[in-house]
Amino acid sequence: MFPAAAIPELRRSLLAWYGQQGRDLPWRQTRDPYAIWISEVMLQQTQVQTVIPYYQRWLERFPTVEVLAIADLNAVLKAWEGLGYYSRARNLHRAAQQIVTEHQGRFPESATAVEALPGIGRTTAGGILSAAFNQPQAILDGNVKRVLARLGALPLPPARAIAQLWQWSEALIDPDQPRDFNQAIMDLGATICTPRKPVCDRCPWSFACAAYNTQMTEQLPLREASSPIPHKQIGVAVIWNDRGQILIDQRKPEGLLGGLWEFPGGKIEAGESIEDCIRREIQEELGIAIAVGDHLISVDHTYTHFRVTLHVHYCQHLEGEPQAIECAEVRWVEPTELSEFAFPKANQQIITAILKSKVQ
DNA sequence: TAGGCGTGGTC
DNA sequence: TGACCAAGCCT
Repeated sequence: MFPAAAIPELRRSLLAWYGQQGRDLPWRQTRDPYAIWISEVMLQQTQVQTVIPYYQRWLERFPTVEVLAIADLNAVLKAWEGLGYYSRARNLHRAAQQIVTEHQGRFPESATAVEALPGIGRTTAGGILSAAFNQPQAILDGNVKRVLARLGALPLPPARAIAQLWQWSEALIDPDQPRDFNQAIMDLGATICTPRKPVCDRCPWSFACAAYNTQMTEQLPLREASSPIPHKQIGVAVIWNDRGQILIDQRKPEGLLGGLWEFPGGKIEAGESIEDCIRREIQEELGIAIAVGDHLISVDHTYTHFRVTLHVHYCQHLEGEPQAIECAEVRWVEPTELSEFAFPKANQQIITAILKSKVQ
């Protein structure tokens, strides 16, 4: 724990450092709560450098909450394609419609109302309200957790001390400059108090930092024990019809990669060959018979909690009308139309392989 | 309350 | 190179 008497000096030194060393980020050039909201959601579990081009394209494509609210969900997902955690895009779309219908198109200014919007929790609400309206709302993102865990030498992993960390964040926020304070503590975590090799000799808080003063910065924050992740083998079909079209399906709206398009397939069962798996999955999911042909490509992809290898084969449609049995929609498309649909990262390599192959 | 939910960067 | 981590939320 840090001494309460140090709080005024912690605020002063952080804000002085921020004035000199703070980052110049696109969403800091606006007070528009809509634009700031978009940035906050894009930044959830996502690094700044990844977000910047998406943020700029998004505001050109959906400049206001009204434009977003009336947009087609497929266009919203296409704009989000590649950012990951696609429920964020679906929730932005829903929340925009909620703001239009329930708040007359004006972004709400109370924490209760903001947190009632889908996809906005306490940290995102605090980030929006402090940045857009300079309200003294605390935040607790990954940066703040790490900074505070070191400042106070937190004796357990941050996930086990969430209430304590919120108390510290609330105690520290500068009531006179909450906007700058929140931005500053996140910049401190992103550029000085980094996960590995923090640059303590340039840190405005080293004078009060319990980790620094006991040489524990490399050990803190404490980590949870991690468990090994499963590795699944997936059979995938690129199915052609006799008109030179390819069959794609849209995943159901919720869950993993919800609403995105993909090439159909499924998990290879124990003792099953890739070809048998593909035939079985396509019959079960789409109700059609196919002939499994040449291997096209194998794609390894790692998600947060598991890893997959996609074994992709070219296939020929034999008989039956494709039905959306275990997906939201199925569609025959020309190869040149594939770019119009939002696909997950692991499928992008398949598209590239199709467009490069001579078979088309 | 713990697990589901993407992708890219880093070492 | 596998493991960790990043401006978290939802159920």
